[in-house]
Amino acid sequence: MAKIVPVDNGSKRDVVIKSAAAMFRDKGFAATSMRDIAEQLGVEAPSLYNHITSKKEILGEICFGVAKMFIANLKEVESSSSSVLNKIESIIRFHISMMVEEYKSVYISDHEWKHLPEPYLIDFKNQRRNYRSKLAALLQKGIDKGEVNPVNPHVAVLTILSAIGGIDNWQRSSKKIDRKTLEENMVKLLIDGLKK
Amino acid sequence: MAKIVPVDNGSKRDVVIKSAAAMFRDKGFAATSMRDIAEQLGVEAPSLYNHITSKKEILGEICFGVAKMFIANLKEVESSSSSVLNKIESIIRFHISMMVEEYKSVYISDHEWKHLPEPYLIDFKNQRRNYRSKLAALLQKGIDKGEVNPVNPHVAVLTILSAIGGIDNWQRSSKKIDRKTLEENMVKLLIDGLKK
DNA sequence: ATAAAAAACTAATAAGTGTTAGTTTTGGAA
DNA sequence: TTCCAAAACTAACACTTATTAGTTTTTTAT
Repeated sequence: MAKIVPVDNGSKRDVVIKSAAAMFRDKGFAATSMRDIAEQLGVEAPSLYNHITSKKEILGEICFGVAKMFIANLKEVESSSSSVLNKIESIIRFHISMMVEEYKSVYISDHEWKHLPEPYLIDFKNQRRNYRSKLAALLQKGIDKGEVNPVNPHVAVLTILSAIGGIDNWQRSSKKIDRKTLEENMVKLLIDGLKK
Repeated sequence: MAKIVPVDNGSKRDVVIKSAAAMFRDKGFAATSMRDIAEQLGVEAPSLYNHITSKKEILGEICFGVAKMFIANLKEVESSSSSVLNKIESIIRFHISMMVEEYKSVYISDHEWKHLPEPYLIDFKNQRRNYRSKLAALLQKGIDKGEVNPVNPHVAVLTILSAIGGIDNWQRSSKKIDRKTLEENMVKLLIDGLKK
């Protein structure tokens, strides 16, 4: 009888979710079975239900956890007193960090949210739309102030966020590019299109 | 007894694949059943097997079909006599067009390829790597010639392709931005980071 | 009209799904 | 040591899955 071992004073629940996240990102939510997750933990599938209440709950935990972090960061950056361009750069760097350090969860939040059951699905989509709207509004403010090159802010947000999401691809590769090179080059490419 | 109706002198097989593509992009490959596809066509699931040999074959058809188009375009652009920057822009515009007009197939090729069975999976990944390498080499040539801003070409390719892939997100939205605005703004954003 | 081929059908299979019920084992507190 | 809760187990359920076999219907060509 194997058992789930918690790591650094986290809960066993967290271990299950982390393990599930790894598989959801590799094989996709729908193609990952509870038995797959259990096997990776050296346990039988029904044992998982001592820690979580359903497969979809795990997905919700991951998606909303990620959303929360991005929203919190945005709030913090918004309340700072930098220039708009610096705020944008700060947000871009945060997204890149997340994609480098928490790419599994972020990937799931980016690509597997569609399997969320209602009413969580609609909630998630609203949060997502809201977040992007705020980014676009920030960009618009920069344009109005003359700090940022005039460009359609919604297209810019789409471009920036999608580009960063692509770092998942780098994670899957043999990574001949180090993290710093990745970050600095990507920031430059994305910011240069906004600079006057 | 309903039947599959071919459109503009295509085969019934093509109808099945197109229909499957629509569902694969909406619900994902693994979450789409043969019964789902059949129902959408007003037919019973086993009838599909008169036109295709397996669910995975459909996925292969879609993924390799898309890959083929991008590779063909690259070949054509490479053999032209424009500047490197113009070649890059041309490729970017082709990717955007594909994402606007054939987004279902392109989305699948971008995100559902992982469900390809071997040996197709390894083949697909190789084609993908190869394509990106060629783009990076093209960029490097531009840098060497002094036409393009010095930047890590692999990061640039990753950034550009991922950004364009995000147009899928625009397709899912209520589309308050028209296609031209989308294309011109995105091209500008992506190219400006490369211009000196 | 007839024969052949294409494409639909029904029925069934074996395997896999998330999850529940009920039971046994484990580990820590008294 | 005894007791209790946490967490593991086995067995099972009710469905769904892709796919095959065998049959009937529909379409096409002669």
